[in-house]
Amino acid sequence: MSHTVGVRQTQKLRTRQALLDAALGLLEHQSLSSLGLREVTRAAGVTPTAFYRHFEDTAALGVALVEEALGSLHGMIGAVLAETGDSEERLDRSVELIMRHVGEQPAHFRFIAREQHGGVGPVREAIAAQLRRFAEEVAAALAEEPESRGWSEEDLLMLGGLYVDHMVITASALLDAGPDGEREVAGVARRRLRLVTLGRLHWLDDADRADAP
Amino acid sequence: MSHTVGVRQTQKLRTRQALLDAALGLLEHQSLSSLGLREVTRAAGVTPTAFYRHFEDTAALGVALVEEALGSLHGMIGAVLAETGDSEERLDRSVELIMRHVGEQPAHFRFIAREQHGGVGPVREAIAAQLRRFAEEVAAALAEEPESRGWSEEDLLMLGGLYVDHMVITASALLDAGPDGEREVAGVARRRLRLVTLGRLHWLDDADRADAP
DNA sequence: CACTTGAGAGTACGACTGTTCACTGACTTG
DNA sequence: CAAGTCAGTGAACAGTCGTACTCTCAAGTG
Repeated sequence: MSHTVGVRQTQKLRTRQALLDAALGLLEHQSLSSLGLREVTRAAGVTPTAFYRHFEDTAALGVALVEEALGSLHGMIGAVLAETGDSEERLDRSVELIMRHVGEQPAHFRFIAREQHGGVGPVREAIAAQLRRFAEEVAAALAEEPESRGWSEEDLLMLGGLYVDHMVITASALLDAGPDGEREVAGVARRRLRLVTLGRLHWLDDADRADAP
Repeated sequence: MSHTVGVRQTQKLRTRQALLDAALGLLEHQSLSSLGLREVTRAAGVTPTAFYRHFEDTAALGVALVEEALGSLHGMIGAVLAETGDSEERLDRSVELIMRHVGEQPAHFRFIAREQHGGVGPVREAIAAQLRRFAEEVAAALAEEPESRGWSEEDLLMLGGLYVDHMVITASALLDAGPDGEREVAGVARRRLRLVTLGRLHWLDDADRADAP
């Protein structure tokens, strides 16, 4: 009860992280469903059997990678949206935020984009759950703004999801474009966001049509 | 020169199609980079060596599947957009068009969504090329409309890409939702499209900011 | 201090992979 | 009708895979 962490558990976590890092590196050029257990352990410098001490499956490892990639991003978008400034400034800040994160951890974002619709069920579900949380957070942040007066909760969630989907698309496009095409992709992303924001401002101009199915 | 097709080549095409069909079936629950050559031939009812008579790689088979899935869709979107009717009607028609195609050939769309960012380079590039063509076609169709007066070609392409990306997202969401959640997904897709269209109508309201990088 | 725990090593297993080679036999061609 | 083409067969190759064992020996425990 008194020990800080324990030398033993520290080493175990170190190996676990080595497995995660090795897997992330290998996943840059292939997808999770083709990632071999032995392949990961070879790259991590441990024996295949050691893998089982940390993960049951490569699928379980994938779920852990989802947590590592997206877990620390929560609250960040809400914080950016909560900052003051005109809508054009906030729009630029949002795109810059994505560019910075993608630039700092490209492998994580590539993994998310690749496995969002990939062949491993549990991983797909883990990513979907995280993105849904993001959409809810964005919707909550948007609800605080005066522009959202009169919006239904359902429509706010729709808009939040729209923003989140575009962040994923933008991140993926940035990775595909490489350093050279970054500026162009960022420009398109900004204009897309501006167009969506314009639509948002005129969403309640006419109440001409009911949405009940 | 006189023969219609030749019994021999007919049979060859039949086997080729059997390989494509078998692969598409297997790809419903895994991704292309983990698809084995033997696995495909086993499902198609031929020997592994016969595979090489039709494709060099499983990657080449993937590229052929992209062509099969998207090749026949060109021109369709432009046709829908070219029809008359108010914007709300056309919006409904677009969503219905997606729903119908996804319902008819779910495996094809699942494959496209999965491999769009998948681990096989040539297939990714083939899909990207096809989607770029779609975006250009949509942009060309939009350019014909009076609402596009004053739009730059660059902005039209941005908007076309936005619509195409949302079609892919909607198709993927429909597949994930299953028959039960179809109505809800379609409703969200319609509202998203409506919001984008609203933004489009107010895009040129103020010329307040230059886009030069 | 003796005793337990558990992360990782080492070995071995059967199953499966992509690719090669020589082959058959139905179709095509001159 | 004879000669040639070629889609598909069947056997064999060297690898890789996931998993089940036993074993070791440093860290934690009372």
